Amino acid sequence: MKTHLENLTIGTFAKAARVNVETIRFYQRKGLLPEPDRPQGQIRRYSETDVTRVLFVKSAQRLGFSLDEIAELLRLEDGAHCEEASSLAEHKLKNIRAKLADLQRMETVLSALVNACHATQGNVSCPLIASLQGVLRNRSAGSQDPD
Amino acid sequence: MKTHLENLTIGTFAKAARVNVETIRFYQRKGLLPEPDRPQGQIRRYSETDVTRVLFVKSAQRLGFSLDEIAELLRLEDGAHCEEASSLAEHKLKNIRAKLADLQRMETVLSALVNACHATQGNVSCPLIASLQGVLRNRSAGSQDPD
DNA sequence: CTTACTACCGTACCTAAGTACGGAGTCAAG
DNA sequence: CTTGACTCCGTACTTAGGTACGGTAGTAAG
Repeated sequence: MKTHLENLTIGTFAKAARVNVETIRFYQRKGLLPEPDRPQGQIRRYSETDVTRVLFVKSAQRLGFSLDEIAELLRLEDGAHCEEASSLAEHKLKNIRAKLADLQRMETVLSALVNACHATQGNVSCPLIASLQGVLRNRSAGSQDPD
Repeated sequence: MKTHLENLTIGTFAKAARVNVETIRFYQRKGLLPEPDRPQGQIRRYSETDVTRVLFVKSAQRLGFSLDEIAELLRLEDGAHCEEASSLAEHKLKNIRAKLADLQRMETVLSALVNACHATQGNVSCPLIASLQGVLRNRSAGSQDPD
Protein backbone atom coordinates (compact mmCIF):
# COMPACT_ATOMS: atom_id res chain seq x y z
CA MET A 1 0.00 0.00 0.00
CA LYS A 2 0.80 3.74 0.17
CA THR A 3 2.29 3.88 -3.32
CA HIS A 4 2.96 7.10 -5.23
CA LEU A 5 1.82 9.52 -2.56
CA GLU A 6 4.35 12.10 -3.66
CA ASN A 7 4.08 15.18 -5.81
CA LEU A 8 0.36 15.41 -5.33
CA THR A 9 -1.63 18.29 -6.72
CA ILE A 10 -4.00 19.93 -4.32
CA GLY A 11 -6.97 18.01 -5.70
CA THR A 12 -5.40 14.59 -5.30
CA PHE A 13 -4.05 15.60 -1.95
CA ALA A 14 -7.47 16.72 -0.73
CA LYS A 15 -8.97 13.45 -1.86
CA ALA A 16 -6.28 11.45 -0.11
CA ALA A 17 -6.83 13.40 3.08
CA ARG A 18 -10.61 13.21 2.65
CA VAL A 19 -11.20 16.91 2.87
CA ASN A 20 -12.30 19.68 0.59
CA VAL A 21 -9.71 21.50 -1.49
CA GLU A 22 -10.87 24.71 0.13
CA THR A 23 -10.15 23.22 3.52
CA ILE A 24 -6.53 22.72 2.50
CA ARG A 25 -6.23 26.32 1.52
CA PHE A 26 -7.99 27.34 4.70
CA TYR A 27 -5.50 25.34 6.77
CA GLN A 28 -2.64 26.98 4.96
CA ARG A 29 -4.00 30.40 5.79
CA LYS A 30 -4.36 29.27 9.40
CA GLY A 31 -0.78 28.02 9.53
CA LEU A 32 -1.81 24.41 10.05
CA LEU A 33 -0.17 23.38 6.83
CA PRO A 34 3.04 24.85 5.46
CA GLU A 35 2.83 26.66 2.17
CA PRO A 36 4.45 24.01 0.00
CA ASP A 37 7.08 24.27 -2.68
CA ARG A 38 6.11 24.96 -6.23
CA PRO A 39 8.80 22.98 -7.96
CA GLN A 40 7.78 23.47 -11.57
CA GLY A 41 6.11 26.80 -12.08
CA GLN A 42 3.06 27.91 -10.19
CA ILE A 43 1.27 24.91 -8.90
CA ARG A 44 1.80 23.44 -5.43
CA ARG A 45 2.87 19.90 -4.81
CA TYR A 46 2.13 17.89 -1.70
CA SER A 47 3.52 14.74 -0.15
CA GLU A 48 2.44 11.95 2.12
CA THR A 49 3.68 13.99 5.08
CA ASP A 50 1.06 16.59 4.32
CA VAL A 51 -1.64 13.94 4.13
CA THR A 52 -0.59 12.61 7.52
CA ARG A 53 -0.69 16.10 8.90
CA VAL A 54 -4.24 16.72 7.75
CA LEU A 55 -5.38 13.36 9.06
CA PHE A 56 -3.79 14.27 12.35
CA VAL A 57 -5.66 17.55 12.43
CA LYS A 58 -8.94 15.81 11.74
CA SER A 59 -8.34 13.17 14.38
CA ALA A 60 -7.40 15.71 16.98
CA GLN A 61 -10.49 17.69 16.12
CA ARG A 62 -12.69 14.69 16.74
CA LEU A 63 -11.16 14.51 20.18
CA GLY A 64 -12.22 18.03 20.94
CA PHE A 65 -9.09 20.01 20.14
CA SER A 66 -9.69 23.32 18.42
CA LEU A 67 -7.73 24.28 15.35
CA ASP A 68 -5.78 26.79 17.41
CA GLU A 69 -4.74 24.14 19.88
CA ILE A 70 -3.80 21.80 17.10
CA ALA A 71 -1.74 24.52 15.49
CA GLU A 72 0.05 24.95 18.79
CA LEU A 73 0.85 21.24 18.96
CA LEU A 74 2.06 21.24 15.40
CA ARG A 75 4.27 24.23 16.01
CA LEU A 76 6.21 22.17 18.55
CA GLU A 77 6.89 19.49 16.02
CA ASP A 78 10.56 20.27 15.60
CA GLY A 79 11.41 18.45 18.83
CA ALA A 80 13.20 21.41 20.40
CA HIS A 81 10.37 22.11 22.84
CA CYS A 82 9.93 18.92 24.77
CA GLU A 83 9.07 20.76 27.98
CA GLU A 84 6.55 22.97 26.31
CA ALA A 85 4.92 20.19 24.36
CA SER A 86 4.62 17.93 27.35
CA SER A 87 3.14 20.60 29.58
CA LEU A 88 0.64 21.37 26.88
CA ALA A 89 -0.08 17.68 26.68
CA GLU A 90 -0.47 17.38 30.42
CA HIS A 91 -2.95 20.20 30.38
CA LYS A 92 -4.92 18.51 27.62
CA LEU A 93 -4.72 15.27 29.52
CA LYS A 94 -6.58 16.81 32.44
CA ASN A 95 -9.14 18.11 30.03
CA ILE A 96 -9.53 14.72 28.43
CA ARG A 97 -9.90 12.99 31.78
CA ALA A 98 -12.66 15.37 32.77
CA LYS A 99 -14.48 14.69 29.54
CA LEU A 100 -14.00 11.00 30.04
CA ALA A 101 -15.56 11.19 33.47
CA ASP A 102 -18.49 13.15 32.10
CA LEU A 103 -19.05 10.73 29.29
CA GLN A 104 -18.74 7.72 31.55
CA ARG A 105 -21.36 9.15 33.86
CA MET A 106 -23.55 9.81 30.88
CA GLU A 107 -22.98 6.32 29.56
CA THR A 108 -24.00 4.77 32.84
CA VAL A 109 -27.11 6.84 33.15
CA LEU A 110 -28.15 6.47 29.58
CA SER A 111 -27.74 2.72 29.39
CA ALA A 112 -29.52 2.21 32.70
CA LEU A 113 -32.34 4.36 31.48
CA VAL A 114 -32.67 2.65 28.17
CA ASN A 115 -33.09 -0.56 30.08
CA ALA A 116 -35.58 1.01 32.44
CA CYS A 117 -37.47 2.37 29.49
CA HIS A 118 -37.69 -1.02 27.92
CA ALA A 119 -38.84 -2.52 31.19
CA THR A 120 -41.70 -0.15 31.99
CA GLN A 121 -44.20 -1.34 29.46
CA GLY A 122 -47.53 -0.31 30.92
CA ASN A 123 -46.11 2.73 32.59
CA VAL A 124 -47.12 6.17 31.43
CA SER A 125 -44.16 8.31 32.36
CA CYS A 126 -40.76 7.85 30.75
CA PRO A 127 -37.98 7.73 33.34
CA LEU A 128 -35.34 8.89 30.92
CA ILE A 129 -35.50 12.62 30.84
CA ALA A 130 -36.27 13.21 34.49
CA SER A 131 -33.34 11.12 35.65
CA LEU A 132 -31.04 12.64 33.12
CA GLN A 133 -31.80 16.04 34.50
CA GLY A 134 -31.22 14.92 38.06
CA VAL A 135 -27.89 13.34 37.32
CA LEU A 136 -26.59 16.16 35.25
CA ARG A 137 -27.83 18.70 37.70
CA ASN A 138 -25.70 17.21 40.46
CA ARG A 139 -22.46 17.93 38.75
CA SER A 140 -23.24 21.11 36.94
CA ALA A 141 -21.94 23.31 39.72
CA GLY A 142 -18.38 22.10 39.94
CA SER A 143 -17.29 21.12 36.49
CA GLN A 144 -17.23 23.76 33.90
CA ASP A 145 -15.54 22.47 30.80
CA PRO A 146 -11.93 22.83 31.77
CA ASP A 147 -9.33 24.37 29.58
CA MET B 1 -30.75 25.72 50.37
CA LYS B 2 -32.73 26.50 47.22
CA THR B 3 -34.94 29.09 48.84
CA HIS B 4 -37.09 31.60 46.95
CA LEU B 5 -36.29 30.35 43.45
CA GLU B 6 -39.76 31.29 42.23
CA ASN B 7 -41.07 34.26 40.34
CA LEU B 8 -37.68 35.17 39.03
CA THR B 9 -37.20 37.99 36.59
CA ILE B 10 -35.09 37.20 33.58
CA GLY B 11 -32.01 38.82 35.10
CA THR B 12 -32.15 36.87 38.34
CA PHE B 13 -32.97 33.75 36.41
CA ALA B 14 -29.99 34.17 34.12
CA LYS B 15 -27.73 34.66 37.10
CA ALA B 16 -29.10 31.55 38.78
CA ALA B 17 -28.57 29.51 35.63
CA ARG B 18 -25.14 31.10 35.09
CA VAL B 19 -25.84 32.30 31.59
CA ASN B 20 -26.33 35.58 29.81
CA VAL B 21 -29.78 37.12 29.68
CA GLU B 22 -29.50 37.08 25.91
CA THR B 23 -28.86 33.38 26.02
CA ILE B 24 -32.20 32.89 27.75
CA ARG B 25 -33.97 34.79 25.04
CA PHE B 26 -32.02 32.92 22.44
CA TYR B 27 -33.09 29.58 23.95
CA GLN B 28 -36.69 30.73 23.92
CA ARG B 29 -36.47 31.55 20.24
CA LYS B 30 -34.90 28.12 19.68
CA GLY B 31 -37.71 26.39 21.55
CA LEU B 32 -35.41 25.14 24.29
CA LEU B 33 -37.27 27.10 26.90
CA PRO B 34 -41.01 27.72 26.94
CA GLU B 35 -42.18 31.26 26.65
CA PRO B 36 -43.22 31.77 30.25
CA ASP B 37 -46.32 33.29 31.76
CA ARG B 38 -46.48 36.97 32.39
CA PRO B 39 -48.62 36.96 35.51
CA GLN B 40 -48.68 40.65 36.31
CA GLY B 41 -48.46 42.78 33.22
CA GLN B 42 -45.72 42.44 30.68
CA ILE B 43 -42.70 40.98 32.33
CA ARG B 44 -41.86 37.30 32.34
CA ARG B 45 -41.41 35.27 35.47
CA TYR B 46 -39.33 32.13 35.81
CA SER B 47 -39.14 29.29 38.27
CA GLU B 48 -36.66 26.73 39.53
CA THR B 49 -37.86 24.35 36.83
CA ASP B 50 -36.57 26.74 34.22
CA VAL B 51 -33.23 26.99 35.98
CA THR B 52 -32.96 23.20 36.02
CA ARG B 53 -33.77 23.13 32.34
CA VAL B 54 -31.02 25.54 31.42
CA LEU B 55 -28.52 23.69 33.59
CA PHE B 56 -29.55 20.53 31.80
CA VAL B 57 -28.98 22.16 28.44
CA LYS B 58 -25.54 23.33 29.48
CA SER B 59 -24.56 19.93 30.85
CA ALA B 60 -25.73 18.13 27.77
CA GLN B 61 -23.79 20.59 25.65
CA ARG B 62 -20.61 19.83 27.50
CA LEU B 63 -21.18 16.19 26.63
CA GLY B 64 -21.27 17.03 22.97
CA PHE B 65 -24.98 17.28 22.29
CA SER B 66 -26.00 20.04 19.95
CA LEU B 67 -28.81 22.41 20.82
CA ASP B 68 -31.00 20.71 18.25
CA GLU B 69 -30.45 17.33 19.83
CA ILE B 70 -31.11 18.73 23.25
CA ALA B 71 -34.30 20.31 22.02
CA GLU B 72 -35.33 16.92 20.71
CA LEU B 73 -34.73 15.32 24.08
CA LEU B 74 -36.63 18.05 25.84
CA ARG B 75 -39.54 17.70 23.50
CA LEU B 76 -40.00 14.14 24.72
CA GLU B 77 -40.25 15.29 28.29
CA ASP B 78 -43.96 14.62 28.66
CA GLY B 79 -43.33 10.91 29.08
CA ALA B 80 -45.67 9.87 26.29
CA HIS B 81 -42.81 8.92 23.97
CA CYS B 82 -40.86 6.30 25.83
CA GLU B 83 -40.02 4.37 22.68
CA GLU B 84 -38.89 7.44 20.83
CA ALA B 85 -36.86 8.78 23.71
CA SER B 86 -35.14 5.53 24.35
CA SER B 87 -34.22 4.93 20.75
CA LEU B 88 -32.81 8.42 20.61
CA ALA B 89 -30.92 7.64 23.77
CA GLU B 90 -29.61 4.38 22.37
CA HIS B 91 -28.35 6.19 19.33
CA LYS B 92 -26.62 8.73 21.51
CA LEU B 93 -25.22 5.94 23.58
CA LYS B 94 -23.39 4.51 20.61
CA ASN B 95 -22.08 7.93 19.86
CA ILE B 96 -20.91 8.38 23.41
CA ARG B 97 -19.19 5.01 23.47
CA ALA B 98 -17.29 5.84 20.32
CA LYS B 99 -16.15 9.10 21.82
CA LEU B 100 -15.18 7.32 24.99
CA ALA B 101 -13.04 4.89 23.04
CA ASP B 102 -11.38 7.75 21.19
CA LEU B 103 -10.68 9.64 24.35
CA GLN B 104 -9.38 6.58 26.14
CA ARG B 105 -6.99 5.92 23.32
CA MET B 106 -5.91 9.53 23.46
CA GLU B 107 -5.51 9.36 27.21
CA THR B 108 -3.28 6.33 26.97
CA VAL B 109 -1.11 7.83 24.30
CA LEU B 110 -0.87 11.20 25.89
CA SER B 111 0.03 10.00 29.35
CA ALA B 112 2.59 7.56 27.99
CA LEU B 113 4.11 10.34 25.97
CA VAL B 114 4.26 12.79 28.79
CA ASN B 115 6.22 10.19 30.70
CA ALA B 116 8.45 9.51 27.72
CA CYS B 117 9.00 13.22 27.33
CA HIS B 118 10.04 13.58 30.93
CA ALA B 119 12.38 10.63 30.58
CA THR B 120 14.31 11.75 27.53
CA GLN B 121 16.40 14.49 29.06
CA GLY B 122 19.40 14.74 26.84
CA ASN B 123 17.48 13.73 23.78
CA VAL B 124 16.94 16.22 20.99
CA SER B 125 13.74 15.04 19.42
CA CYS B 126 10.43 15.10 21.27
CA PRO B 127 8.53 11.84 20.93
CA LEU B 128 5.14 13.40 21.51
CA ILE B 129 3.94 14.67 18.19
CA ALA B 130 5.35 11.92 16.05
CA SER B 131 3.74 9.20 18.10
CA LEU B 132 0.51 11.06 18.34
CA GLN B 133 0.37 11.17 14.59
CA GLY B 134 1.11 7.48 14.28
CA VAL B 135 -1.57 6.43 16.71
CA LEU B 136 -4.24 8.69 15.42
CA ARG B 137 -3.38 7.85 11.86
CA ASN B 138 -4.12 4.21 12.46
CA ARG B 139 -7.70 4.80 13.27
CA SER B 140 -8.54 7.68 11.03
CA ALA B 141 -9.88 5.50 8.26
CA GLY B 142 -12.66 3.69 10.05
CA SER B 143 -14.07 6.03 12.60
CA GLN B 144 -15.64 9.14 11.37
CA ASP B 145 -17.46 10.85 14.19
CA PRO B 146 -20.66 8.85 14.31
CA ASP B 147 -24.08 10.38 14.40
C1' DC C 1 -44.42 61.75 39.92
C1' DT C 2 -39.94 61.42 38.86
C1' DT C 3 -35.74 58.83 38.73
C1' DA C 4 -33.21 54.66 38.17
C1' DC C 5 -33.34 50.13 37.05
C1' DT C 6 -34.77 46.29 34.52
C1' DA C 7 -37.22 44.05 30.90
C1' DC C 8 -38.70 43.71 26.05
C1' DC C 9 -37.80 43.29 21.27
C1' DG C 10 -35.75 43.32 16.87
C1' DT C 11 -31.71 43.60 14.58
C1' DA C 12 -26.91 43.47 14.11
C1' DC C 13 -22.68 41.61 15.21
C1' DC C 14 -19.17 37.96 16.66
C1' DT C 15 -16.14 33.52 16.45
C1' DA C 16 -15.04 28.96 14.66
C1' DA C 17 -14.65 26.16 10.98
C1' DG C 18 -15.32 25.74 6.95
C1' DT C 19 -17.72 26.09 1.81
C1' DA C 20 -18.75 28.43 -2.45
C1' DC C 21 -17.76 31.59 -6.31
C1' DG C 22 -15.69 33.65 -10.14
C1' DG C 23 -12.13 35.32 -12.96
C1' DA C 24 -7.50 34.44 -14.39
C1' DG C 25 -3.53 31.43 -15.02
C1' DT C 26 -1.45 26.74 -16.04
C1' DC C 27 -0.85 22.18 -17.78
C1' DA C 28 -1.40 17.85 -20.48
C1' DA C 29 -3.66 15.64 -24.51
C1' DG C 30 -5.06 15.56 -28.89
C1' DC D 1 -2.11 25.44 -30.33
C1' DT D 2 -6.50 24.89 -28.73
C1' DT D 3 -9.56 22.68 -25.40
C1' DG D 4 -10.89 21.10 -21.00
C1' DA D 5 -9.59 20.12 -16.49
C1' DC D 6 -7.32 21.73 -12.78
C1' DT D 7 -5.18 25.44 -9.88
C1' DC D 8 -4.73 30.03 -7.80
C1' DC D 9 -6.48 33.74 -5.20
C1' DG D 10 -9.42 36.91 -3.01
C1' DT D 11 -13.78 37.62 -1.40
C1' DA D 12 -18.24 36.33 0.13
C1' DC D 13 -21.38 33.23 2.14
C1' DT D 14 -22.83 29.52 5.66
C1' DT D 15 -23.99 27.28 10.26
C1' DA D 16 -23.89 26.98 15.30
C1' DG D 17 -24.12 29.23 19.30
C1' DG D 18 -24.32 32.87 21.13
C1' DT D 19 -23.41 38.42 22.48
C1' DA D 20 -24.20 43.33 21.95
C1' DC D 21 -27.03 47.48 20.92
C1' DG D 22 -30.52 50.74 21.22
C1' DG D 23 -34.99 52.43 21.64
C1' DT D 24 -39.20 51.81 24.26
C1' DA D 25 -41.96 50.34 28.10
C1' DG D 26 -42.88 48.58 32.73
C1' DT D 27 -41.66 48.72 37.80
C1' DA D 28 -40.02 49.93 42.50
C1' DA D 29 -38.23 53.51 45.72
C1' DG D 30 -38.24 58.02 47.39
